[in-house]
Amino acid sequence: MQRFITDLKRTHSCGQLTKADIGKEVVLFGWVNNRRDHGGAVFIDLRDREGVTQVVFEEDVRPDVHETAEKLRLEYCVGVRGKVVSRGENVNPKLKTGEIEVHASDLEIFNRSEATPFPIEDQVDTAEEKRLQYRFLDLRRAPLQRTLMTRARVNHVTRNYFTENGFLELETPFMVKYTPGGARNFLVPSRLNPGKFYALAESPQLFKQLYMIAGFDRYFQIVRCFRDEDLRLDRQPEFTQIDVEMSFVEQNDIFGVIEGLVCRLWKEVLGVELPRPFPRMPFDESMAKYGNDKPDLRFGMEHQLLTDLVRQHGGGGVPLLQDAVAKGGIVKAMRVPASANFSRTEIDKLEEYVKGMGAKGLARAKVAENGEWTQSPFAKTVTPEMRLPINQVTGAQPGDLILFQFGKASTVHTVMANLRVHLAKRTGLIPEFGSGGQWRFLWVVDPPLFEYDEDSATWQPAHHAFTRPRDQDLPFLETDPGRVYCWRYDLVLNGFEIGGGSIRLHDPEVQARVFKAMGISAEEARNKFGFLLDALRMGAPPHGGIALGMDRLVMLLTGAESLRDVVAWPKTQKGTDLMTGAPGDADARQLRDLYVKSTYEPAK
RNA sequence: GGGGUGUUAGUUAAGUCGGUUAUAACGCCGGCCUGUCACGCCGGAGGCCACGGGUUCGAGUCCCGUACACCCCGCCA
Repeated sequence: MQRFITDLKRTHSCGQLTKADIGKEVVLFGWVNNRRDHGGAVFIDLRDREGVTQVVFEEDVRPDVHETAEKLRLEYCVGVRGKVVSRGENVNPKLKTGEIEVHASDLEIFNRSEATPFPIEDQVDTAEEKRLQYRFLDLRRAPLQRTLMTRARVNHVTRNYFTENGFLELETPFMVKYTPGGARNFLVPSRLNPGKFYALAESPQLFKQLYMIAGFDRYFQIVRCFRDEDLRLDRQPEFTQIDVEMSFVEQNDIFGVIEGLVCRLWKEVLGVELPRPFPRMPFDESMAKYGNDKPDLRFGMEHQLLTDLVRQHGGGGVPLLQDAVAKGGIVKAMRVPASANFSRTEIDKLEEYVKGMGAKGLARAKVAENGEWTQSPFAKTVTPEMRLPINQVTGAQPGDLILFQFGKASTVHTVMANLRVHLAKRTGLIPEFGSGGQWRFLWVVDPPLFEYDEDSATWQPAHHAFTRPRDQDLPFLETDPGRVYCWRYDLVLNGFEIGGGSIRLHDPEVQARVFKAMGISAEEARNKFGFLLDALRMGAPPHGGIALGMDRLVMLLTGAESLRDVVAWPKTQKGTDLMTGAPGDADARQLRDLYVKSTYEPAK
């Protein structure tokens, strides 16, 4: 007797057979996706990663096989041999294989299955907590199978693309020396070096620059990075980056290479031709219009900066605005068209929403037929001289609503940025995944090298110390740091930052000035980055690079709503793995070997 | 660290003003059925209402706390 796997090898996948295969003897392996037992005949939907094929077991043809088939239950893992037969009148148009079925002559149950904790179906509304606990079952579902196959495709295309373009795939260490600043690191105690710790690399940044200095010219890596920061919908503590560095390049060269990759990915994964080049927008413009550096350009609802206008009118009769401007804050407004038709209750809800982000409130004004403001805390006192220009710059028409934020710049920007997206979702301005015109790529360029920290009233580096300032801004490095812009760039898609990079500082002289401006002493610089500073003094080529967030790319390519849906084994918001229980306890012996002592005391 | 939402059979949900034995669908178990594909029909099992306090004659329901999950702010050069 012939046995499955040893003698009977798989001939086809469950998504493969068509009417061209009618008459063939086939062997399929897979899982019981569904069963319909009609007594004399049992119908099974057999599933593997490629699809589903209907298998029929008939009592009067093979009573012994039929008897086994009666025992089949959902998610049993089986092998089937049989003949491909036309379904005749009974075609199932919903199935790729719906024109045929397999009439089984042999069946082996490799493994039975207990009742699964949730159904293995395409559309499942099981709590995510449960899905993550049984992730191996969640991953059996077709949508996640498709997503991970897309992810594999992205890996494959990326490797081909860079290899074809003269890039070398080179590795970098995960266990590195901790350098302060930037993201919080995960620490790994060193058993061989008591009291010392490795850090898990938050990015290969310094090593890829050293590859350039070593003369490797063009580097790429699809690499895991680790950051011990709080999680979000689009942030996991370990994530994958498409990391790139190139020698003898300027910003445009990097953009060309990356646009080439992105276009290839969209073409090969979605069959979409993206227009090139991608548009660019200065950082300052993005902050003014959208309140952040990752604007979603699929809809308008831009912000208007009213700070200067308010200042010109001495507050325009509104003490709150005057006060905000006088204290160095900013004033922003946004028009909500009358068609949004918000009720008083809904606007109150919006106010609660923005208060959750640190806003003091949500000042608003409804524009009347004559341009006057109603339903507004400003209505009584605002001067027409200021009101009219505000109506004009916001484009507010009678019936429209103007929403205001004022005060500390960072809060105003954050609140208005989130409000803009929130309102767009509420009013249906964001197109469904799969409809046309939804790929709005953008390069955000020319950010300042320093950002003003209102709390400490000092200029703080906005980026790492190896970003190259604009040559024409160098004179201001010591005198007016806020005027120094740099060769840094972010690639943005539909409101997500999917990549960021910079042209690096390769000139040791300028490097020294930047360190000084950043308040990093020569000793400190030597301590932290001595090896890189040495390297820069020994014939470092001009170079620059970028890193793309691979998980976010896949998330956007597949229309997934969360990064957790494109990561096979994701962590929860508290950084735990609900399936394995990580992170777990260490026993006393392990800790002693590592010279580590926990000070943690569980709450009573 | 802060704000918000949620937690009821295996799963997804309902549960009114605080009041008798907590419902339904799917799944599961048993039986019947040869053209189903969300198969159908008959029968059955299945509950610490997340956990801990409190209010009350009486709590799934009201209050407080805790845990967990999710969303956001801070954080993420």
